[in-house]
Amino acid sequence: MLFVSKDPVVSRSTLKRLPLYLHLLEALLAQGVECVSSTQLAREFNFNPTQVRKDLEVTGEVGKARVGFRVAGLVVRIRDFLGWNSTHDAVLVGVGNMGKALLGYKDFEKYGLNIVAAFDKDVRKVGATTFDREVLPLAQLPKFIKRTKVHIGILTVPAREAQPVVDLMLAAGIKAIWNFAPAPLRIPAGVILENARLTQSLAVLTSHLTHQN
Amino acid sequence: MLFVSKDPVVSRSTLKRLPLYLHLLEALLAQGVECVSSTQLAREFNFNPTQVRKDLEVTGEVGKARVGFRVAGLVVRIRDFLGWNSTHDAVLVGVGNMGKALLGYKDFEKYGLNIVAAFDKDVRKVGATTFDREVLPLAQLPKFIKRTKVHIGILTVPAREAQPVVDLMLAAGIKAIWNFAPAPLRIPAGVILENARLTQSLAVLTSHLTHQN
DNA sequence: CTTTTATCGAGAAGATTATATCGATACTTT
DNA sequence: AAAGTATCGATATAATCTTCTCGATAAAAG
Repeated sequence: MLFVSKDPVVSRSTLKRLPLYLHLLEALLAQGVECVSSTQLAREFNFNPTQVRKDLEVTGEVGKARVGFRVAGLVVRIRDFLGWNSTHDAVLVGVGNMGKALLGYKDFEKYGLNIVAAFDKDVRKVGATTFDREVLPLAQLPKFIKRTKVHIGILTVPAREAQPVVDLMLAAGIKAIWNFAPAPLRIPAGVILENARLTQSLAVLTSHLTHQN
Repeated sequence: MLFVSKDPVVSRSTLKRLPLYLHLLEALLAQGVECVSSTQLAREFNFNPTQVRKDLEVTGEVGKARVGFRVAGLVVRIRDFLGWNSTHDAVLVGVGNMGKALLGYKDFEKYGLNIVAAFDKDVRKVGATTFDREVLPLAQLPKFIKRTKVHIGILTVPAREAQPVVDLMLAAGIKAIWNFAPAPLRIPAGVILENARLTQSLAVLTSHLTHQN
């Protein structure tokens, strides 16, 4: 259950289900529930119990026959596995609506994400503070990344500006990019790209609506 | 290439790639490019050409050997397939940071999404206008949905309020839910649920960062 | 006009992901 | 204490998704 260099043995599908389990498990923990079985978890999400066990296996937590898994143990293990027990600093570029929404999202600290600075190329936005963070001019981005050794870049700029900003980030040493811009990005192997593009999500919705008459 | 009742023969993966192709194709169209091959498209995204052809097949557009696909044809067909050439009205509940960001997202009209009203349970938010839309009290949601026959509900409320709001929406006849709340939702079969939960996306990012030492 | 080449679509093969089966185990019930 | 049962982990099977192969075809080159 390890990542072997560039080849993650844990599938993206599993990775996306882990936070779902975690949220539920934290609620159970708060209620004082001590153990939970894969059967119960599966029922909550309409998953298959075997799938749940396979997913949880990656965390290293082992269950007991006829009893299930320790809720507290799972919570810690999942959070550890996802890296949510340590802090990940990030810079955000593009203080538009989406950028502001992310800057204002308090819960990120629960997931170890710490947006340390925001940048914008629009001089009118620079200088103002948005949710306790000063907005810096884009020109200062490379220096800032190098100085603070921040690893994550959050991209909330319009489509046409996405690639140039990414290139700045990459040159300065960013290791992972969380992309909210509706643009395909070119990034070298080794850098992690996670797209959170609304249009992809929307496509699933509208196409289903369209085709069910 | 049809949806047969509850069983979509087009995979979610394909559905999520179609908007990527579309964005690029629209750029090509603007540049006056007439034809494009699966090979070229594949190179742009680091996909496999066969996969691109399989994806495009669902739209009904057929290519020509040695030539490729008509860009203009693909653009129309993909947009048709995704339902982005018609208008889908939606209501949004939860005028927090994320809700405001979505209300302010101008590009939705390009995708046929039209947020007709916003609701919030916080009386202090009610009455104000956010991006040209008045914020209405949550109590009016059911009546509004029934009267306007809106099909899509966008959920941008805190986790604990998610399920109750969903229940209101379902009772009033909502057919599809776009969920941004970090909560697992219980919805009956037949209703479309698309999760756009930030934490799932974040999990992929932070876990990769964590496990690559 | 013939050969070469790039690309298509269809179908086969391969890889990945999800589900089913089953012996072992730990708790409950009788 | 023995029998019954729910659940585990391991392994096998099934389903899905991706990639490869190949004959057909349309344009370009010779």
